[in-house]
Amino acid sequence: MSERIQAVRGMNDLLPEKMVLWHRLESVLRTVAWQYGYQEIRTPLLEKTALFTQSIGDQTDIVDKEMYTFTDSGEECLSLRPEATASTVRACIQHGLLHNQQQRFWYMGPMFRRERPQKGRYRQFHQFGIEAFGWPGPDIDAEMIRAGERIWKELEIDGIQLEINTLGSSRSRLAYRDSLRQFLRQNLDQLDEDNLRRLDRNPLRILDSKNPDIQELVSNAPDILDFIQMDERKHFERFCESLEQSSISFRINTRLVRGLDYYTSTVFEWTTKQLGAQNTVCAGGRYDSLVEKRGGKPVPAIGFAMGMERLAELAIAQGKTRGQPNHPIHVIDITGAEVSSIVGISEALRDAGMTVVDHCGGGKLKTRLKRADRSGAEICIIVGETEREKEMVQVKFMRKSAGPLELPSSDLVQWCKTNLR
RNA sequence: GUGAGCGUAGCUCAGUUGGUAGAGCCCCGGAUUGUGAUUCCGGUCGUCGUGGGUUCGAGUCCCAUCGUUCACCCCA
Repeated sequence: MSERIQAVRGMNDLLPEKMVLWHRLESVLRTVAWQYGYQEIRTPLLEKTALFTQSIGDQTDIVDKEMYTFTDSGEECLSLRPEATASTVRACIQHGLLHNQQQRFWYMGPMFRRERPQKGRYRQFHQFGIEAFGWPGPDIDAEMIRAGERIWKELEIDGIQLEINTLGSSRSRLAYRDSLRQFLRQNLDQLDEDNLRRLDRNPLRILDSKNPDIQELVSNAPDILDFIQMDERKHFERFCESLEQSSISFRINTRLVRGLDYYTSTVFEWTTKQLGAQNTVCAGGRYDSLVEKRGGKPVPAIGFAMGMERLAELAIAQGKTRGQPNHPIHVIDITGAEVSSIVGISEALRDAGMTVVDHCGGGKLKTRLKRADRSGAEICIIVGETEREKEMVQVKFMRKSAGPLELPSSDLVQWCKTNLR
């Protein structure tokens, strides 16, 4: 036997059983986005590599080590998108969508990062995200949070904690970074290998290290709030007030940072204790200078992204997996004809909006009823020789104890319309 | 990239100090010629991940390799 080809490591098949839950997730996300007036945007999965190196930061692991990058036959360096904000910004600038106007967008789709797979982390994964362009004030920041909270509520998922912080403008963040780096250099001997590497690449990341010794060290580090301008501080305070007005509970965590370079000012993160090490369900923040950096006019912006696999796992962990129940009608022809003469009935039922499963291929009645039962059928329409001669059909109830019903074929559609939900 | 755990039927898993490869679910047939969730009887399904080694003999012990899971790291 030849070698079987398996799926690429970290890239999962979503089988029908799971799709029930996924459709519900997608439907809730779409609806909430729509309720807040966000419009869908779909960008290509493939972009020029430079878009990501320049937006996300070429010193981040995502860009440096985890991107699927290749040169196509036209000698162009391309990458599968590791996230969608860079693409969204690119599309906005390319199509002039931000010219003198404010925009709200949402997206949903697959992203790619070549990491070692583990719980809640896959090489192809899916994100839903929203992005708002052109609003400088804290009100849109709070809107993001309320949209997130609404999503948890609609999905009936609980146990999610919200943490917020502010990084200030890119200028004050840089000043803070230098100060933090200086502090850490004075304590070089206390840094482990991982954090020595971060010291050069992304020192802010050391703040949320999991290593308890580092946490201890970092508790004496300079505080980011001391480096933040008065107006930025006010922005953050207004943001907090708005959350309080909406009775949203949150925790200010001055150690909360982001892994991507473009974040500024307000940042936030929803986490859970139910997902193992990958505990972030949704995270985001402001990226007020990204649009300008990408060649557009300066436009303030904010967004978040949530990991849909993580959402799905959370829903499963909390037993919230129900989807739309589907009780199809099964049509069973036992006349022995190779091509059933009653497919017209099936089509007429579908015209009336019903789900109808034709039992192709024949087989024993017993087996076919069993199959219908397993698939959740509400009724079976059975036609054999006796029924066909009388132009009748038999309606057999699969979900209640009532005996079978004989109906003229011509009355069936009307009967189904009035008797089936 | 680093570390640890696990790979036995389509699925979930047993398999004792090394001695003939097992169960449940699923599927198929029958009890019941055309009536399904329960019964009862019978049946199919395996290069024990792969390749070496030790041994009279390996699912079991050793080595390598691949896959997978979790954690580090990274991050949604």
